[in-house]
Amino acid sequence: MLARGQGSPWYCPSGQPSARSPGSCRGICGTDGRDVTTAFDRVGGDRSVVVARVNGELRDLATEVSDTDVVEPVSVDTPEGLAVLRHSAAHVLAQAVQAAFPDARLGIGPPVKDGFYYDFSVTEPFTPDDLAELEKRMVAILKSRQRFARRVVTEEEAVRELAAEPFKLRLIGSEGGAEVMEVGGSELTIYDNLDARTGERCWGDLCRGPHVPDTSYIPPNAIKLMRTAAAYWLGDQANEQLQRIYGTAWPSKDALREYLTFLEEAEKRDHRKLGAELDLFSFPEEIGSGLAVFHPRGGVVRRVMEDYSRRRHEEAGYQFVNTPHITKAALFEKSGHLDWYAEGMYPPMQLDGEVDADGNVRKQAQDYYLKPMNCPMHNLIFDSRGRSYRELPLRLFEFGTVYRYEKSGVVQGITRARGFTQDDAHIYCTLEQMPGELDALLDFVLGLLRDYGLDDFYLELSTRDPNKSVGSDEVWAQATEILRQAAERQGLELVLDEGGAAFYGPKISVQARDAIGRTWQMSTIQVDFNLPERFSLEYQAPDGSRQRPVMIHRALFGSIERFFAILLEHYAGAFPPWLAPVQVVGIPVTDAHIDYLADVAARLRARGVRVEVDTADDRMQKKIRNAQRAKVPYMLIAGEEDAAAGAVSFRYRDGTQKNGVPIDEAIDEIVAAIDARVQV
RNA sequence: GCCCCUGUAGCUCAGUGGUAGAGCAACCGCCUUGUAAGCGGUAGGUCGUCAGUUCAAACCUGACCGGGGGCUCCA
Repeated sequence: MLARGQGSPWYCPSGQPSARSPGSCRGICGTDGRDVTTAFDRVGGDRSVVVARVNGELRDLATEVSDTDVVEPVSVDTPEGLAVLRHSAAHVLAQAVQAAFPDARLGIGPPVKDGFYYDFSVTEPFTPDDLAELEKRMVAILKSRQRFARRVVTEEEAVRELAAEPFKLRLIGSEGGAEVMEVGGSELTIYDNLDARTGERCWGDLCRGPHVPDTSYIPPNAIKLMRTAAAYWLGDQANEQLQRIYGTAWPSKDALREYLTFLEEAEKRDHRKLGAELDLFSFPEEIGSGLAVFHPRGGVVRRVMEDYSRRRHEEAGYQFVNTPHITKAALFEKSGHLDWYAEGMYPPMQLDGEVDADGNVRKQAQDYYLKPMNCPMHNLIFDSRGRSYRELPLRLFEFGTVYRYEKSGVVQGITRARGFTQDDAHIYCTLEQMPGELDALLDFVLGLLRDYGLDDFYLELSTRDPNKSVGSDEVWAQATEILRQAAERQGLELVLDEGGAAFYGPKISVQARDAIGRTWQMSTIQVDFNLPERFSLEYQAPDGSRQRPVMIHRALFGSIERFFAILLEHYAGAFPPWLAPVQVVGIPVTDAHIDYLADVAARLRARGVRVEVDTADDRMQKKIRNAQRAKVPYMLIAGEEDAAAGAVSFRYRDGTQKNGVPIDEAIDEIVAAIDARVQV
């Protein structure tokens, strides 16, 4: 620590005299002789402390504090501290960009999940080569230990200083600016990057901070520029498109490496890659973007998923319905979809129109639409005859294939497709029945997801977006409250998603964490008072009066295809036996043992097991390799020894083996694992 | 829809102006083998499509189609 007598308005890190002797601060630390205390004096010193919380607010460590201020250290190991590190890294990136491309104008540069980005206005988009170059420049800046120095400026000063930065100017005093990192609070601040030795100003940026004390707090081997992308200024499509650079920054080289390893693992699990490798599905260009075909092996998985779901739904009192894929426009006018969602629908087909020889319309054409949702059709089923209160709750279920015109830029594998199948149900019940129905529904949904192997959940409650919704405030408030209570009764973590609801009602969604910790939105449960109104749905109450039911929309998988993809990635292609397309492969040691294994396979097949015997003209080792790569749960190997003993030898996916298992025992083991739906 | 990147055999990729290559897979042989690739051979591509530049285009230009990364959107 610098001696007080030298009166630093800044601090100098202690314990590193070789890196920065007190003498090196002379000339930049000021010599006004004031005796001040900084947050660093109170809580700094440990290099992992990057900023301080002063009276509850995050501040630079250089912030002057008084004895009465509450000052707490904020470590880079906390989410806030890490965000500061990344925010500072974004500044370093911007400095590097402006050094390499003097014409680049600054957008905004906040920390984000797993890293940071900075937006720039440049004449030429960045290239991958640019990223390598910029990364080198960043490392040089980091090694030069530039100080981040906060400076309060007046609006006039800021405008003068930032005359060359049109986007920063727009932030000053603008309403939108209050929400970004650059400005905030009651004063405008600029962060200057000062040369460690000379104190010379190397760069600066309008920013509310806080920042790490100096660039040496960011390990040069723990940053990486990841990719470039385009982004609209302030996220608005009406604004200029800027060039964004995404980077990542971590407290240590090891943390960066761990993150990169995670990304590699995620890439290995990518369902698009595994789908092709395991021959599960494909997207023939001839069919069109976002429209998948399922191959036999993918078809098996899908059928098993559906069969189990169907059985569970039957047990839970659902009734199965079927509806067409296409309908006249009037239905979606009635439901409100054409008012709120026409953009997401395939354009209409015009049918049944007639024109006479003179070109006059004799018969007006009808618009037909592919259905983006099943609910209007289910409403028609409800309304097909008079309904009694005795029928409620009425639960209609369908594997309903829907088509949505997803914009070309968002289609992604089978997780975001243009045609997909919802495991969609609509429950019609009375208001009184609703809380109980929701409890049962959440239990049902969570239990079923656990059966498929997901068991780490939290719930999200999405509330009304006033600009995109139908119905009265009271109805929304009531529905939201009922959902909230049901969610809370589950005792799971509950997150609020303000304004995230569908246009017709609030929703609870179940978020599941997969094997490598990623979260996926799974089931959604939506309460709807509006569609029953629009469709004038009624049932007859015990007193003979006609009452309006409420409606619960729920999809458990959301989309079968998407759920398929999630399971595929969750299991990295190694499905548990009950879901595996091929559950057992028989591998003969020589061709002489094919018949023996064929008998074993026949017995397995009789027990409902999906089994193949590899009769190809390959050596046994090659067959093992093939089965291993196909991620088949069980390999049954048989040669002379096994055949003589009436046994088979197991090889499991983890490479372990169990030899000389009597056939009956082997069959029982396999069947038991399948029936128990366990992973092996 | 917008920006950038990208498209060569079923798959993974090489080939940057002079009439297309490898490995794996497939097919045909040989080999008869005890826990992740035995050996040899054959076949397979109008280089995404359509225009343009050029004596000559997988390669340069444009449009379109598909894929990827983002933005936006996601009832």
